[in-house]
Amino acid sequence: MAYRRTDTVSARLADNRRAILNAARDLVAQGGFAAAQMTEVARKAGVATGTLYRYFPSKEELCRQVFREVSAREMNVLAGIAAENRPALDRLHDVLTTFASRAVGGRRLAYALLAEPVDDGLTEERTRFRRVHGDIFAGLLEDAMAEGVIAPLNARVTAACISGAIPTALIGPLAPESHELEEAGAHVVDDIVQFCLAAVLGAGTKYEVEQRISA
Amino acid sequence: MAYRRTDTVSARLADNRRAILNAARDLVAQGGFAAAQMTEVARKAGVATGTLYRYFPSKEELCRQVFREVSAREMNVLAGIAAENRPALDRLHDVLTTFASRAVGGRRLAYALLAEPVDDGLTEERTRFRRVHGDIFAGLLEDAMAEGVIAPLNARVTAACISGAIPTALIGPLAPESHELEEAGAHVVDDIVQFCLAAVLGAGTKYEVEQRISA
DNA sequence: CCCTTGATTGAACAGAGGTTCATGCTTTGG
DNA sequence: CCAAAGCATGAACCTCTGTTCAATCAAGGG
Repeated sequence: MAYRRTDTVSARLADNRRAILNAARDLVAQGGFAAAQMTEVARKAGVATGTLYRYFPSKEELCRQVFREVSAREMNVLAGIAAENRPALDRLHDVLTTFASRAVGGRRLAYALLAEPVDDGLTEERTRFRRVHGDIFAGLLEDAMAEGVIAPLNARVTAACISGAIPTALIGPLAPESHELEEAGAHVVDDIVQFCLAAVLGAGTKYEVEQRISA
Repeated sequence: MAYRRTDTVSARLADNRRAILNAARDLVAQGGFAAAQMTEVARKAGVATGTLYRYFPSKEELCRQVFREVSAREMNVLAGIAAENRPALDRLHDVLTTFASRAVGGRRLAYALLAEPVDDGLTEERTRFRRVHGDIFAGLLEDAMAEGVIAPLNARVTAACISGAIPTALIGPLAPESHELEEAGAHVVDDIVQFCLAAVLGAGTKYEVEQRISA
């Protein structure tokens, strides 16, 4: 035998892997996945482009890994709150507030995770991410119904509405300007959360149209 | 002089232009803007690829034109309802129902207009499109406040929430399966609209958390 | 100190898709 | 029917990025 992977080497390999992932993550946090080009990642990580392929089989896999790491953190935060031992509506309130606040705080990253145009592989990861959100919201709605504090409603549809309302109101063309969020972000977050909670609390009171088309 | 553009020719040119736009539109309606490749558009329109560039300076412009034509129809429908002479909440109800119903009916097209990853030029058009939605919703909310039928609220934020809730609940990973929408689409639409109206009607009643973190 | 094996490098390669342009065909006016 | 100008054609071209790989370097064992 003539070679054995020593701890020194293993450590260096692990370091490289982390350096690559961190470089990619930083680029994504700044300019979205569009900015995470292999050449750039390599440069920022301080390795050659070819080296990237000794750690990840493809750009897609590298990006997926970055997506998973970043999104896992977010999901854990929300799941943690959702699992607390408190009234369902309190947990729902806090989950929504946390979700929205964190999106405001890390707007660029939130954009990358939730809204940026990405290719198929990442779309798949994003689907998982969003489904988890949906599941968390739906679960809390079920809990609230079980507690009898809200009228019966379609938890899945309602959860989807909430999942759409929050990012749309904070990211993208319908969101307030960045500097407005800087100043009054907390207010906006509160408005959005109250919107969602009002919708949930108001369930069961069907609105009926009074006047049909007259003009 | 030796040449003049006759009516016959003008008509043929116009026909070609329409054929190209229609071909592109059909491709988009089927497979989104990703399916609108120049080669495909040309083939479907029955012209050579080079010919496309005699009618449109670039793919981007062609796609923008398609986007404008398709989205204009949608915006006009909603604007028409919003402008009727009826109570604001009735108009809001009908605008939301129409928006959601049309999205369900033309899911693929709605996906292309609202959610599909597209490049910068189209993102710009989409921004316009979504802003119009926001403006319509916000206008109706203002009207409702003026009528005194809803409590004061932030119209822009609320409109953004609505703009996000509806597509998210109907298109994408959190939407019901396509066959479910086929069967129970009207129900889902109704659930979504009631969610939005409940949120609007419930404005002003602030939800307060009872129990802070205890675990 | 040398041989072997693994790791690194970065320039060359490859695929995809939009765009161009030399060529040939049509139409127009005389 | 001919010359001039437009128009259509589609294969070649360009660009942009992800990916590869022959050459080089570093590390381990005897």
